[in-house]
Amino acid sequence: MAAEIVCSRWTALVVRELLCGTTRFNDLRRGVPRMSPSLLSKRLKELEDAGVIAATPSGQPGAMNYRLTEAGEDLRGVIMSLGFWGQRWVESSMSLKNLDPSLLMWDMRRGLEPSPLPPRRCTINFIYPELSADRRSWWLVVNGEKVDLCLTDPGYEIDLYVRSSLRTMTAVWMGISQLSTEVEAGNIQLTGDKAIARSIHQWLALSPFAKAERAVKN
DNA sequence: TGTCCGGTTCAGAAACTGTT
DNA sequence: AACAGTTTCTGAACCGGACA
Repeated sequence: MAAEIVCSRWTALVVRELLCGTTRFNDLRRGVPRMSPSLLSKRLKELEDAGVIAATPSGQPGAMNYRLTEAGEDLRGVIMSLGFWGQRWVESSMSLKNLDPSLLMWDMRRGLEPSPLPPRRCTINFIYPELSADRRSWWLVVNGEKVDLCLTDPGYEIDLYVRSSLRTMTAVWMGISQLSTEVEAGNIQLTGDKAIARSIHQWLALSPFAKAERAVKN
């Protein structure tokens, strides 16, 4: 019965998003970009029926807040174990086959640590030169504790440009390669505010599973 | 008036299951 | 293995409300 609830397609990823603090339908969509909205809607209802999540009105008409119940929160160990298992045993070449800049940037936005950055608004422009124009440039705008992700130029002065291939950045995010190694090799180019560039190790969020030791090599 | 958000609906494709 | 029926999933279109 438990497997029926948790093991249907996409469900573990939806629960992971909720465990990471996502509460809104469209934010869940961004976190699981290949899942269709109709199926997400269906899965949320199933999880609600199963007592894993509770949906409450958000205040905005028609919109709901989705939160894990105690039973849902109790799945944290299961979902994290699954993530660490994947990091340890799923071949990285397989993981790096389906690169997705929106998923990568969305996760970086979520995990970004604002405290090492100056206490003013900071704008960091990530550029993946090999991608098509509509997916090439991404902006992270950090203002206090608030972090926004933009796919169109927000118009602010850029504090730091981060230029690399999507593959390199994804490999760093996954913990397959080291940030410092890629920067030293010139595969990740940092231009702009030197202090922000220096502290990138502190504010840039990697995958929660990046530290897991890999059992299979590329 | 146009755009965005938070969904829902629906037709068709793909995958799965059971039968022969 | 082949086929037919069923289930699941996708992607596009759509809706209503909020907001600039």
